[in-house]
Amino acid sequence: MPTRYKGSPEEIRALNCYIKLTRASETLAAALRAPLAREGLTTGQLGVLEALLHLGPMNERELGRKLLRSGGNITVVVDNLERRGLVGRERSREDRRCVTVALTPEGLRFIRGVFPGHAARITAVLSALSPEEQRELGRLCRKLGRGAEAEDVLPHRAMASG
Amino acid sequence: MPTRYKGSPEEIRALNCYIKLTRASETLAAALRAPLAREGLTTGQLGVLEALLHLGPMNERELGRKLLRSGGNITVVVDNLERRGLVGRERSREDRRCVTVALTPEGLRFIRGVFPGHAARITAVLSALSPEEQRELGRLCRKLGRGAEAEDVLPHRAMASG
DNA sequence: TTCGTATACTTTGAATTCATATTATTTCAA
DNA sequence: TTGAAATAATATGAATTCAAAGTATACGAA
Repeated sequence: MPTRYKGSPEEIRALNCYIKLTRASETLAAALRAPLAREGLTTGQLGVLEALLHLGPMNERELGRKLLRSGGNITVVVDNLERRGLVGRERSREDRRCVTVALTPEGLRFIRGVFPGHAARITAVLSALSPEEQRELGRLCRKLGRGAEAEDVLPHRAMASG
Repeated sequence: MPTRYKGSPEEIRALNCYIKLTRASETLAAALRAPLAREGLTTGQLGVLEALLHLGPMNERELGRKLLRSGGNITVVVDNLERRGLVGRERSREDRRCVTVALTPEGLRFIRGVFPGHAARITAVLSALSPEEQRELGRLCRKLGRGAEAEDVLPHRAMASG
């Protein structure tokens, strides 16, 4: 389903690539959402638990940077995980503005039980691509992502040329 | 920032590819969100307006399928666009369950003014990749997306192997 | 014809998400 | 030492998003 926009060949190419990237990412996210919901987890909650499992305790600012989410969002997601007793907050003693978030023993047991299935589902979906294709897809995404980060200024330039 | 999960090489490869895909898509989405917000549009609203512009009037079910969104979500987004006078609803006469959504003259003028800038920003970000790389990225994403769609059943298999 | 099922949309309730404002704390310069 | 600016977290308000339940309409089989 290519774009019907009447633009230059360069624009058509970019729009088609953008659409496919977005749709692949959203389709994959949707396929992972349902099984997680059965465990009572949202995608954002899983992200927080996984970060704490694999990287150790950290404060909300660090969580936001790792997960590409706003600080306000992290506060809410951590609130909901704390309400379930899966994570705990502790005010840092060196810098009393910071709050360290860590898995509780219960949260550790829980995420250890859940993550392998999640990883297996990702692996199963990704197996539609050969190992070589997976590496190439990763390389192109990383290159593209770095470009997009760098171009916070970009809107202005783009508007100027439009 | 590769995953720290201790799994098989196959799992590590899949997880790293998945992370890069997701981050690229989210970084790109974030880069496009801010300029749209300045026009008073959310990403979902732009999606509806663009679909109506390039594909013509259609009902909510069709919009949901094109945009990969739930019916309930389409209802809300169309509500908000209707409140601004950018789209109109009309009950279909052949099948009175359906509601056809169409751009108003005002909505047509508006999206025609906004879309070129949006397309230009996408093109600018995508220019981090060569034309050949863009085509390859598109191919890999389409292949992956098709696989993910097909595997609605997948969670069960993945769980069984976990 | 009529009843059960399927479909299109809407509503509801909960969680996410962001931007912005506020509060508490730290840091740094005068 | 004191006060201004920066930073971390939280609170607030609006929109998105989904799943599930509810309503109206269409369609097909008995």
